[in-house]
Amino acid sequence: MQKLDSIIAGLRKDGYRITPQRVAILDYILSSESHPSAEELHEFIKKKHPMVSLATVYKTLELLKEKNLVRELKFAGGARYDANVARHVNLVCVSCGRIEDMEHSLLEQLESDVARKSKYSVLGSKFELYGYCSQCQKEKLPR
Amino acid sequence: MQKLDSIIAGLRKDGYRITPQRVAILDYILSSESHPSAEELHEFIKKKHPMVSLATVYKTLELLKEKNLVRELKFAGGARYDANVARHVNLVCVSCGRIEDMEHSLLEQLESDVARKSKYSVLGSKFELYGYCSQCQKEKLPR
DNA sequence: ATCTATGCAAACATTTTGCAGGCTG
DNA sequence: CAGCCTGCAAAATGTTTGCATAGAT
Repeated sequence: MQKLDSIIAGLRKDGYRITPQRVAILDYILSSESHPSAEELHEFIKKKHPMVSLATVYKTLELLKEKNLVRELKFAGGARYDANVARHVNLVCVSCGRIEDMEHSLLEQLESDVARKSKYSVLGSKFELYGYCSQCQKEKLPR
Repeated sequence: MQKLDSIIAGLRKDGYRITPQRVAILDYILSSESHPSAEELHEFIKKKHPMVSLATVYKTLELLKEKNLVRELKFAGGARYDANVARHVNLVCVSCGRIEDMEHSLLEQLESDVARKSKYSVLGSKFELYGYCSQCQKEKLPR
């Protein structure tokens, strides 16, 4: 995967060491659509790399956050990680827990307009929408 | 304060008991602009009501969340509570930590448009914008 | 008088940290 | 082969829970 390769090249150029653990974590989070938690990441990665510790997962995620390669989303029950760092809406299903991404042109407009009015120098933004996904709506009454 | 009174009346009507602890917590959070954490709430309330425990603060906040009287915002370092449950932008200063509210008409438009496109049945949304507030920008280079 | 809400302390879940040794560059 | 990175275990943090009792209705 080329995105993985270019990220690895970038980290190496910055002097970071490329360990199998880091590659495995990066590989999984980049290919995942599911916004995994640290625990889920760890469980999945252990299948192929049994020696990866949860502490290393956290340390790697910390690095990736700093490098702006992943974004941390805080929820009840812990953080989830999103490798999509472009501006987008997070659609959170409160029934099944899935999180979908969606792009929307109004987002940029809203962000720049709020930045101008508030006089904030803006680093980033987050828009989350909570509700029932179409599938959970069908599967009888959500609760 | 009339808002406090009407909330208290509502809780009483629902069969909840109106204790001094609950009144103190409600009173503070309603009048606060600062989106306090549970710990900050507790510290402040102890000044006038030394016998209020942190556990009660949490239990009361839980009740108020369920009743949709406050909104919980998850951040690094813990949750913060916002008594403004109307649709608004949260402006988060990453330097001084303050959180300001701002209304914006695009927010409703964006929410309904995303709801339509995604086929989610929407319960609510959250828009947070991170950056340096105008004051922190002035106080020399932010870091 | 009833039964909910409180305070305390212990339990819990998640994330962070310190350190000795291993592996990358 | 120098020093960053890892795994382990312990610690730290933030939040929740169980229980006996105080207190609201």
